[in-house]
Amino acid sequence: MARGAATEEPVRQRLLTEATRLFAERGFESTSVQEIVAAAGVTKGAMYHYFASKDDLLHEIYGRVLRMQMERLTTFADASGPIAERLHAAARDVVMTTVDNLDDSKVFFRSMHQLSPEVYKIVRADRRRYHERFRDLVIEGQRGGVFRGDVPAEMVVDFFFGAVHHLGTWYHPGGPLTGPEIGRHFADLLLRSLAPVG
Amino acid sequence: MARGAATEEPVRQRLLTEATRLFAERGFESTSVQEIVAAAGVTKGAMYHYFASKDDLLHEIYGRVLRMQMERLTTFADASGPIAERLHAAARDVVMTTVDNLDDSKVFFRSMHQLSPEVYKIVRADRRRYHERFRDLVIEGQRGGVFRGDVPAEMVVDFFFGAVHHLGTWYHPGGPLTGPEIGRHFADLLLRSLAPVG
Amino acid sequence: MARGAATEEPVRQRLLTEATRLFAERGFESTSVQEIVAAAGVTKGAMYHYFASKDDLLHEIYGRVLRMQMERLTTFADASGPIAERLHAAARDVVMTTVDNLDDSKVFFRSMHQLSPEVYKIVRADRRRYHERFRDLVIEGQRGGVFRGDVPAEMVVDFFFGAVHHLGTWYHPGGPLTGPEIGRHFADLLLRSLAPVG
Amino acid sequence: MARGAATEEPVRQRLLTEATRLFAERGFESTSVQEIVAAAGVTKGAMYHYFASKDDLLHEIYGRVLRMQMERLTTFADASGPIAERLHAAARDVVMTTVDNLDDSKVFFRSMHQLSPEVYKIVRADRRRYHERFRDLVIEGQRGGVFRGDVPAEMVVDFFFGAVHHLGTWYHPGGPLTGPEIGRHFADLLLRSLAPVG
DNA sequence: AATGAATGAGGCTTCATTCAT
DNA sequence: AATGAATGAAGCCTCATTCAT
Repeated sequence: MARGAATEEPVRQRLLTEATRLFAERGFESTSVQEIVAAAGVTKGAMYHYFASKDDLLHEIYGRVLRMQMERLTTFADASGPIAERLHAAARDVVMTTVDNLDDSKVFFRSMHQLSPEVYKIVRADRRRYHERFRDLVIEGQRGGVFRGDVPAEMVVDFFFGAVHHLGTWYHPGGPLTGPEIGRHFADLLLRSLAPVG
Repeated sequence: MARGAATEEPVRQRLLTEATRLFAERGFESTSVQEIVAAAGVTKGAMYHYFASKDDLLHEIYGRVLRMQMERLTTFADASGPIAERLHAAARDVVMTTVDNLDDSKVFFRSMHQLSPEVYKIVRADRRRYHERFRDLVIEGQRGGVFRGDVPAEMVVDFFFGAVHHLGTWYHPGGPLTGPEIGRHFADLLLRSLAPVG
Repeated sequence: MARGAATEEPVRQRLLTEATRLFAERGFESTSVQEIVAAAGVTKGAMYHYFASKDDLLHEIYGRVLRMQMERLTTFADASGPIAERLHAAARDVVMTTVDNLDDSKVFFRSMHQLSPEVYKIVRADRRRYHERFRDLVIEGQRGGVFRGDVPAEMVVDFFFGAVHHLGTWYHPGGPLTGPEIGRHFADLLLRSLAPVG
Repeated sequence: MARGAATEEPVRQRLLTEATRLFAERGFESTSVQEIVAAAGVTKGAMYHYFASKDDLLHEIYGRVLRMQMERLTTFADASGPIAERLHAAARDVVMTTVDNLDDSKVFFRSMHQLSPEVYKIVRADRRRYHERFRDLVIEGQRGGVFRGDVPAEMVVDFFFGAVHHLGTWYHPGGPLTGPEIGRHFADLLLRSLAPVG
């Protein structure tokens, strides 16, 4: 007997997708387990079969996002070519990826402090490694004299990612700018602000 | 006549202060009314005498922050002097003010979406007016040829305020940089990224 | 200095009137003291100056109604004339009075069981005396052979007053029947059902 | 397999029974959910598993009563036999049923106005249909010349059901009259008051 | 005669989670 | 792999009443 395609999609995946959407829409605390399972078309029992708790669901979402972002950054950072080009490409990519997965991004920055202390620590550590890899690109450029050296690299990264994280607040598909456009602009702004003094 | 200072402070003010601190620390949804009134040393009944609801408390916090920020921005924007200096001063000030009132800032960006739809609309509108005033400074500079014109002013503002809002995530008093230092750096980064070509 | 007429009306009276209206509209338990004082245009302190409690307010309403009904019944019952005429007149009058003071009637039968046990007892006793006076009219007619004797007088009174109390449920001013019309019909129905067997 | 009968009865049914008893005893507003679940021997969570709200509980009680009464009325009204006999039987039956389920009746007329506006409307509509079926019997008799025609049928029904609804106020099992006796008397009173002149 | 801030108890409801099946 | 009844703790809010002024 052939089953419907919708039902075919693994339950676990459906739960993650719907949870992400709902957490992005109304926040972790304001989303009930009941709403999640209803949206995924299963019962609570099913959810607790795949996930240890509501917290665990959030943890899994974080894991997925972190793995993907780190992978992409590594690809761009480890490529060949001038440092300015590599940083530009990496910056542009993280913006486009964020725009393409806006729900993930919203959940990430709105609900991070709802994680349990232990999980929170793990996520922070993963996130720090990501930031450090990005910062190293800035430092590389500063050492090579391609970027100005009178600004703390760490702070520049926080500055830039603040702008990236905030995309979820104002970007809407169908707005005046597309993801790639914003990506190019953001990368331009970053690179220009790092340009050495004339 | 004069009694203990802590007890002297009006109940309403004490409630606002403690609520801000707690919302910043653990989020709006994860803070119970019971915790707020306990921290303020009053009973629930007292809180509901001054505020219509937990939501209303949050709304009042927003009102206070918005009024203060708009006031300061207006002062810097309407001052005399070259546009680049005025924008630099305004940018520097908003960073310093944010750092000095980090709890306000944390609450603002973490809990905004927990407001009721009606109140949310009002706050968004207030916030938009603030952004527009800031954006007008950028446009003024672009028209005058002081800033490069090939980047959307609106987006630049979103870029910059993303960085500002994100301060609550990584800034800690006693860290390597002081508020004024970060303020100068952020303003520098903004101005440089707007510097005209060649 | 001439004060407004509305303000001129005694506070106590205004409180009773508004309380009656609100209790009739939404019931005793669902009406808050705050709503009553707001409707009367005074503050809680004023209410507690005139009445010992919310219960006391209800008690006063009952007292007023009971006194008036007993007075009117006595007038009709003690008049001269044939018993059938006196009962008819009394029955007609209680219907018209009920219709004219529908709020009083609604409060009476909807909120009686919200009185404190002690007050409840007093009201029941008063009410019983009223019923007994009415019942005595029926008995008088039965003894005189004017009314059929094969039906318990007590029950006839309960039967009739059930119909009267229920007026608040269906009667609306401006409906197909006026108060006097309903009064005549109800009295007719009562008298006919008591007519001796042909 | 068979355990204690009390525990055996389904939770949902037990909740309805106890709620009916308590609402009849002290009114809807004065009965707390805590009291209901305690009487039924379950927890609040269990109640909210079966009923959406305290209001919903009341609504279900109304539904049960309305369905039963309509069913019985239809049986008597649609039977064969002279109209006078059918009306007498229906009137007698509603009295006996009311006496047998006095709690239902008390709840019905004391707490109806505590329903939410939407549910209230539904219940009123159901109730109206019941009244109309009863009224049609009166009209049938009037058209056939068996009942006097100079009295509005609608009002007669309101008159009679006022008396029926009021039973909960004065009837007590073990009193001087039994349910069937009151049923016969009430039906007699109704039929006599409708007897044609001469 | 009247105010209004403050109390404290209690009300309805929501929710993550468990467990027998 | 999945159900769904049931739990129990906690959450937000309402309210009659008091009291210093």
